[in-house]
Amino acid sequence: MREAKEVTIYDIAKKLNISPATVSRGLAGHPGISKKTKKKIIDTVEEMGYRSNHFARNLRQKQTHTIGVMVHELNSNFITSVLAGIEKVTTEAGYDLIIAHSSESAKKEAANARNLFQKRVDGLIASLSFDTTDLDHFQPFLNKDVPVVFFDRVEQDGNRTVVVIDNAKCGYMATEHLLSQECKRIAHVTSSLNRNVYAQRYKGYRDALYDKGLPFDEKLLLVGDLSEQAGIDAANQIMKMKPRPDGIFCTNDFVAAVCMRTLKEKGIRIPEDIAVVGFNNDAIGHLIEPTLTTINYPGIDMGEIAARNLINHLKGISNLQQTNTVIVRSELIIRNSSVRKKK
Amino acid sequence: MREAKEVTIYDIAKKLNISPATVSRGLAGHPGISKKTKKKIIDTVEEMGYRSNHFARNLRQKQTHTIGVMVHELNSNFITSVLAGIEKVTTEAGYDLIIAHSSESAKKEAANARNLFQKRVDGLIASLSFDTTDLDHFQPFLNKDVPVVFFDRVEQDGNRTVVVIDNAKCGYMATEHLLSQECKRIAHVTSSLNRNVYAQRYKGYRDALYDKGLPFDEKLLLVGDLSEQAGIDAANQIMKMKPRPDGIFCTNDFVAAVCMRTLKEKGIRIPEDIAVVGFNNDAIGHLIEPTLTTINYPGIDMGEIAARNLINHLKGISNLQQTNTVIVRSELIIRNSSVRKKK
DNA sequence: ATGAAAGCGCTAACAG
DNA sequence: CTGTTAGCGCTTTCAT
Repeated sequence: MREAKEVTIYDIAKKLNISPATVSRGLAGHPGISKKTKKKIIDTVEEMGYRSNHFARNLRQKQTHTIGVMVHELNSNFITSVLAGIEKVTTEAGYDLIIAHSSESAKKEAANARNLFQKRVDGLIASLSFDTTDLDHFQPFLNKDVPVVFFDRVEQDGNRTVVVIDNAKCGYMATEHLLSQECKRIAHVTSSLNRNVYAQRYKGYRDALYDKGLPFDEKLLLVGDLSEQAGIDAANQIMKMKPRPDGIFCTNDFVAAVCMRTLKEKGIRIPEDIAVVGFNNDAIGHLIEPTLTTINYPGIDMGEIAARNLINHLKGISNLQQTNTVIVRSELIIRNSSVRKKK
Repeated sequence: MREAKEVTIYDIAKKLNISPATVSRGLAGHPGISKKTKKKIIDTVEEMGYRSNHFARNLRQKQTHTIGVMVHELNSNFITSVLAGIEKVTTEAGYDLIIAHSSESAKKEAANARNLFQKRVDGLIASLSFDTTDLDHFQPFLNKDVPVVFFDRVEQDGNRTVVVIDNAKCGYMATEHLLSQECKRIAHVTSSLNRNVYAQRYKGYRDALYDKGLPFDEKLLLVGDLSEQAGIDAANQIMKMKPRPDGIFCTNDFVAAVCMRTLKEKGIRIPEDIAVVGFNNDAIGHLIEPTLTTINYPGIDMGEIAARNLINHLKGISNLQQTNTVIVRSELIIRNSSVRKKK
C-alpha cells in the first residue's frame, strides 16, 4: 500500500501530454483553461494521488497563506471562543492557522514570535502574555510589513490595531452593581496593573467609587498573579481587614471562585456578608455556589473581528492603520453571588 | 526601518567572497569547515539579519521538522497538560509543533488530518474526537510511512501505537470506592460506549459491581454527550428512579459538577443521599461544594511519552511497531463528594 | 576545507 | 487556450 514517491505536476503533465504550467493553472482555477483540460487534470490528480507541495509553492510565491495566532493560554472559555471566531473567518478566506501559546511567559512569547516569523506567517493575531513588558519581539513583523492585530491583552500605546472590550466600563459596571447592592467597602482582587486589561478595570472600579462619593482605600486593592494561591491569599487578607469589606470585584472568575470557597470555609456568607463579582463568564461561574455574577463578552466576535481586519488588510481591501481600535460589546450578568437587595 | 528584501545565503556568500555551499555548511554545523570561516559566517548572518528559508530547505530535504498534534478540544486541564508534555520533548528535540483541534467533530478531524498531511508533518500525535468512527483519514499518513501515535482516546484494535491509562481499572477503582462507602445502587453517567475510554470505564464499573455480588441494572447506565444539558438530564433521570440511586460515577468532572448542582437544587444531600465520583481531576473539582472525588492521571507524562516515542521512531532509535501500548499510571483522589463512612 | 552545479516542485512572465 | 523558460533559496553530490 506504500506509494513509492511523491507525484508532482510533471508526472500528471506527462501522463496527459500537456505542460506542467497548464496543470498548475488548471489546479489554481485560472481563467482561460478549457473546461475539458481542467477536468482531465482534476481527474488525473485524483487518480495518481497527487498532493501539491506547499514548500515549492511558498518558495515561489513568497506567501504562506498561513496566519499565526499567539495567545497566553489555551484553557479558558474565552480564548477557545476567540480561536473559534478566528478559525471561522480564516478558514472561509482560505488561510491556515498556526496557534502558539506562551503559558503566560514573555520569554516563551518571544520564542513563539521568532518561530512564527521563521515560518513566515502572512499575518499575526496576538494577545500578550502576563508578564510581557515590551513589544520588541513583534518588531521583525512590522519591519517586514507583516500585519499584526492585537486583541484583549494589548499595549496601550494607541499605535497599533487592537480589538478589545471597554474594560474600564466593565470595571465600572461591576463596581456600580456592587454599590447598588449596598456594598460600602469593596475590595478589588486583580493582577499586575501594567497589563492594560487590569489597569482599565481598576480605573473603572475607582471611577465608580468616586462617582458615588466613596473614598478609595489603597488597602482594598489586592494584586496577585491569578493563581489559586493568589485567590486564597486575597481571601485571607480580606478576612483580616478591619472593617471587613462587604464586596469583592475579582478580575476573573477562577480567582473569584477560589476566594469564595476560602471565605465560605471561614464562615463568611455570600452574598449576605460579602458580595462577589467576577469577570469572563467562565463555566465555573454557574457551577459554584452561589452562582457567580460576572462580566460576559463575546470571544467569538473578538476573534472574528480580529481575523476579518487582518484578512481585509492582507487582501488590500482595507488598511490596518485606518481602523485602529475596535471595541466589542460586553455586559454584566447578575447571578446569586452579588444580590443582596430585595427587589 | 523596513528591510528591502530577504537576505539569502548568496548575499552573505558574496559579502564574504566564499561560496553559498560553504555558508550552508557553516550554518548547518558541518564538520570540515574551518573555525574561522564559520565564525565569519555566523557574524555576517547576524549583521545582515539573515533568516533561513524554511521552504527552500524543506523543498530540498523533504523533511519539515514539524510534528502535528490533533486533539478533540483545547479547554481542559488534561489536554493542556498533555500539550505541555509534548512541547517539552519536541522542543528539546528541535521539532516544531502544529496543533489542530477538532471541536469533537469527526468531520473537522478529517479536515485537520488532510491539512496536516498537506503540510507534511514528519509525525503525528492524535486523540480522537467524540464521534470519530473510522480511521480512514489517517491512512494517508500510514501509506507514506509518517508515524502516528495515539493517546487517550484511541481505537481499540490493538494495531497501533497508543498511550493510554487503564480506564477499566480506573472505572473499577471509582466504583469500588463508592461501594466501600456503602453505596448499593450506583448510576453511571457517561458517553458513547463506542469510544474506548468510556467503554473501558464502563467495564470497570460493571466488574466492580460483579465482584461485589451486586446485580447490574441497565437503567442505571446514562449515556449522554457530556454537555451541560446532558448533566442536567442525567440528574433529572436519577431523581425519577425508584429506588433512587445512592451513588453516581460520572465519566468526567464537568458533568459530575452539573449533576451535583442539579441534584442539590432538588434537595439531595451529597454525599449523604448520593455520593459522587468524577473523572479527570479538573480545576472545578475543588471549587465546587462538596469538593469532588475524582480520578487523576498525568497528562504531562502522557504527552511526554507519546512525543518521545514518536521522536525516537523518527530518529530511527526505536520502532513504533515494537512498543505498541503504553499504560500510564492513574489514581483515585478522594474528596468530600463521596465520603459517607466514618473512619 | 571549499567551490561548481544541479535540482527539489512550483508559478509567472512571455510568447505564441 | 497552452507551452517554454527561468528562478524562488537551499542542500548535496562531485570535484579539487
